[in-house]
Amino acid sequence: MAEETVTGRAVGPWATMKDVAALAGVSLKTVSRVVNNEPTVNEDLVARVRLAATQLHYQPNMSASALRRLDGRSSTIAVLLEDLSNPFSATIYRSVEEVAISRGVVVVGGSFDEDPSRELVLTAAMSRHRVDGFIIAPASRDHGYLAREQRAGTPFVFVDRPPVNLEADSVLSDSRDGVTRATRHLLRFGHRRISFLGDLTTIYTSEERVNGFRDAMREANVTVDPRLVHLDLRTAPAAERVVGHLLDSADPPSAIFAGQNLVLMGALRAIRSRHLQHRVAIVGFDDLIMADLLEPAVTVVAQNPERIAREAATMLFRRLDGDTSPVRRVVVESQLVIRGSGEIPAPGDR
Amino acid sequence: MAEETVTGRAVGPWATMKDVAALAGVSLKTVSRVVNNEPTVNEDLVARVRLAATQLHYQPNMSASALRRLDGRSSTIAVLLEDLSNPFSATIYRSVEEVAISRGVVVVGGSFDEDPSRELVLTAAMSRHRVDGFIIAPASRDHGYLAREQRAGTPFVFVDRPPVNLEADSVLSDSRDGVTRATRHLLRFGHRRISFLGDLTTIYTSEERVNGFRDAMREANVTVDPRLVHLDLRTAPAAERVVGHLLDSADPPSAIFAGQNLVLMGALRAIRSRHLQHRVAIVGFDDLIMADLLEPAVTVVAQNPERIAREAATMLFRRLDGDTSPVRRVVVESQLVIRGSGEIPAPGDR
DNA sequence: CTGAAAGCGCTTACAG
DNA sequence: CTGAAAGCGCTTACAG
Repeated sequence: MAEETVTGRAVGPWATMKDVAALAGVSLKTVSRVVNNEPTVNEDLVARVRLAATQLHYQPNMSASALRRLDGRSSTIAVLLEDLSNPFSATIYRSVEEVAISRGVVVVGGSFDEDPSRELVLTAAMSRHRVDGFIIAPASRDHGYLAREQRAGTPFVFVDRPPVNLEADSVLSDSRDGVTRATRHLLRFGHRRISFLGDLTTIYTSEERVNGFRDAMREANVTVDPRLVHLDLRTAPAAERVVGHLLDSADPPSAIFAGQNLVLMGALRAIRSRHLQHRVAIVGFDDLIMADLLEPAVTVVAQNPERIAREAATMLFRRLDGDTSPVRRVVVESQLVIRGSGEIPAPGDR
Repeated sequence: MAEETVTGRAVGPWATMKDVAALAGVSLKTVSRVVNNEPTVNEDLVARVRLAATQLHYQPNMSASALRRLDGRSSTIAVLLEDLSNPFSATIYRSVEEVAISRGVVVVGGSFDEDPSRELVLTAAMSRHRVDGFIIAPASRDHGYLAREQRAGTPFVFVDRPPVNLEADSVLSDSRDGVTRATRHLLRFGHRRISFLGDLTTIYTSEERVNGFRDAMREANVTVDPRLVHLDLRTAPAAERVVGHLLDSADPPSAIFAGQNLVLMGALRAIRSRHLQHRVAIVGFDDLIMADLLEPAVTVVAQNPERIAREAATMLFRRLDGDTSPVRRVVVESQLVIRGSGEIPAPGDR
């Protein structure tokens, strides 16, 4: 056993190939062949080695084998997202895990919290661990610094946000179109004073969502009142405050588009505390787990995180399997889920 | 650079210590000293090595250093939970990540989905990766198989569920007490026909929750009608069906305790579709993100996943730092959050 | 303070 | 089909 070696190191009872070889009465190389299921080994020896391995509870040391192996693969991938405790990131992580586990690959996760310096720290840490590939929703807006590692053979698949200054695969939602369709929906119910509430403008998807809103308004020849557009909203309380002011103002919006989950929740609270839930229309981006239980139920533009993750994981593993075809950009459709809150007509149309 | 070595292997431009040493004109050992911040190196050499490392974008290979180092530490821990896409697991993962990142440790995650065989597969995979420690919410009910690895020096901290046939640290919610307090709360509002809906009886916490319910009923000398107790409910639709039957029956419950998140959602749907939300009291276990926005808002027994995770991570790292004190079992208090749905009085008391 | 040699657990490359 | 030697990138143990 390892703890009896000459160096006297006390790493505990991890049996090594050497230990298994000694017990089975074969060479270390034969153990290696059996462990790696090489077909050329005599079946008697295979049986003896397997027995010895079982008796010693042998578990191969993957880092050691990765170190020596030509491909250097660690059977580890990194999934780095905005915040693994939020439902969107968590669902992506879990869905990637599902694809990874079926290939015996383990997933190490990380959250950027929209902090580009944390992105640098975490990607560097993953590099030191020599992960085989990355699925990443970056916080920064310049990803050129990853080019070296990419050239070294580590594939990157971007999710939710496109790569900038880097040629890499990506899987994105059709945020802009989704918001355009939702805004048209509100316009169809007679709304003209529509308020748009958005997340940090530094985030690619936030930008896309405001743009989608502006697209639909322009298309309908409705002027956007700048007082109704509020960006860089990150928390529910912040959104609640802003929406409260809007609703209490002389010329309030008749409809609201909430560009993000927490913002939607804050807006709903402001509306509810004023008992306006049946008078002011609201549509949110990203589905909420209990949206159907509210009164009225909440209409949303739902993304498809499971599908985004599955596409991304499939692309990543295809690259790891040697696919060298040109970079792809996959767009996953978002869907307007009509539930009631978005179908309240404008005052003039009632 | 690595790709120019004699073996001709094409692992890409990962610079090695040898490369840095050559560029800096020092020995490999000196590079090792600088990389590991050993204080005994001449400052001129330090500067030269750092410059060379920067020029080559050198990133140390952690698996290689772990392989040789006496402690064998990989700077990786495993966080294995029920399902990383559910809010409880996701919050635990994220909070552990926070503690880990501050120590330069990377977190690999996994979901068991209540499948004991998946637990075996994932823990074995983590062993092959030689993770330094485990934070685990097991699916199985016998953890003796982990004893060997534990003796090898890998610490285990159990969360949400206690270790069985294994001496290990654990951090648990006071589920049983929490449910007892919530049931007393319903009893205080005059309820006698209280329905209990629970998750898989194989899960430790599910068992605790029913027990907590029975404790409170016994204490109040109220006989539990077995027709009102439904266990092994896993999904919202299943719970919706069961609660529908109960509400439509001749002698329906006046109050419901939902022992789990999805079950709570199903129960709420059944109640709402019958317009009984202001007549039938309901309390759930685990907080819901929008519980305050429902009508009436939902009273719950809230756990504290952030605190559970922080305690667990702190204990794990303390063990990794050499703490050999006796095994500890930490209990984190759950809290009854009163919002309205649990304060609807029984018919006789109205 | 600096470095040459040995070795961590494994796979490669080669010989028999 | 089987094995002895070399080496992956690094740290240890030792010498100067």
